[in-house]
Amino acid sequence: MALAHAILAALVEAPCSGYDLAKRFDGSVGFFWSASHQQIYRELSKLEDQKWISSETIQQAGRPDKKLYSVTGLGEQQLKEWIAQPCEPTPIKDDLLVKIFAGHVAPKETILAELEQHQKAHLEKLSIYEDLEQHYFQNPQELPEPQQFQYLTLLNGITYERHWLAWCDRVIQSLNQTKK
Amino acid sequence: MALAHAILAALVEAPCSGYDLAKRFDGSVGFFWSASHQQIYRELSKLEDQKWISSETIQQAGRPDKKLYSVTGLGEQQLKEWIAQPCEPTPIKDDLLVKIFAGHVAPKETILAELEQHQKAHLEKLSIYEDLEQHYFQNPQELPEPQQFQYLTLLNGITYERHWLAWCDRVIQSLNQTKK
DNA sequence: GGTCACATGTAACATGTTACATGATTCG
DNA sequence: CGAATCATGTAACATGTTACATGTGACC
Repeated sequence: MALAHAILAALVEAPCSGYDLAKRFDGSVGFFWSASHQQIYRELSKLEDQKWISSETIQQAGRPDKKLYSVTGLGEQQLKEWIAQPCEPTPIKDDLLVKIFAGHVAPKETILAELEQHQKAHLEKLSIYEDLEQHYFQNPQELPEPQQFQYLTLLNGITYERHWLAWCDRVIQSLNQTKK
Repeated sequence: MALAHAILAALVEAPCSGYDLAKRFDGSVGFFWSASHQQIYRELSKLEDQKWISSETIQQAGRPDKKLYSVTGLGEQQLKEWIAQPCEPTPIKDDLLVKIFAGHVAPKETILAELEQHQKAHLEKLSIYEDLEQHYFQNPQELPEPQQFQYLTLLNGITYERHWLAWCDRVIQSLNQTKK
């Protein structure tokens, strides 16, 4: 049920269309969830059937119509109840770690190349996150409450990327040592 | 396909039964993957059909028979090829972060209680990981290669848990400030 | 004339979760 | 005598991925 609630959380912050949601899940909402547009459209239909969200068709000049979705009273109630229910930390599932675990069956160069790719990707994410921090969250304590909460999820993204970067460094170092 | 490869990685390290695999996925293999016993049995059948693994039925005194699975030559080949294919960093999907993002719709006490629960859970994991490090990886450089790679996944687990702990601390602090 | 951004969808398949089902032995 | 551990499975359902499908307007 968590995709449903992630969508509710995004729509409570700002009503938007399925297309926009997909972009947000690929951007700032991506700090805590990811989903493809197909998943999003399917879930939006279901949520509308259940009356957790409602839509309004907006006509646009020179562009296809879009459905603007917003959370209903019932939907917000459901979100509140879901938040109050305890949940477990998300279990880890990570391809790169599987590769490292079985690292001895593959050539060292392959592993190193993959690690460097990941390091690069994490570095890029980190710099995007740090830019966001600079631009929008200079004085987080003075922002309205919803933004303060958003900032906390951004902070998680930042320390998450730093954790990966430090680990990649460490592994690359370790592999280069044993190679000699 | 990654569940298949996570199973191969575990079986290459040590052949075992489905039941044992389920326990390992809940323990040390859990540094990088998690799966329920139902998923594991289903995947094992498929892998055996494809001849990536083979099984041998072991009779035991006073206990049900068990099937001991090991990776075939073909299976190891497939694992190698999969490792060589580049992959993307795993996208984040985390219930707790959804809750924080939408934190303003719920009472602060609810959020705080949840954060403290998660902090506790992460602390427990961390201490298990640190114990493992103490017991098995005192001198990682002197261990055989496969164990050195395992140690690197354990290190990831350790920094991952520390990242979460630090973040929980930070969020709790922040919430307590605004409450006053 | 081709590609990109906008905008929404269907269908098939792979993966993951929850509940149900069985049956022996060991420990308290 | 009840619960836990050992051991393997089926079925139904929820979630996520990949491929396919459609159509306009803007930009180069």
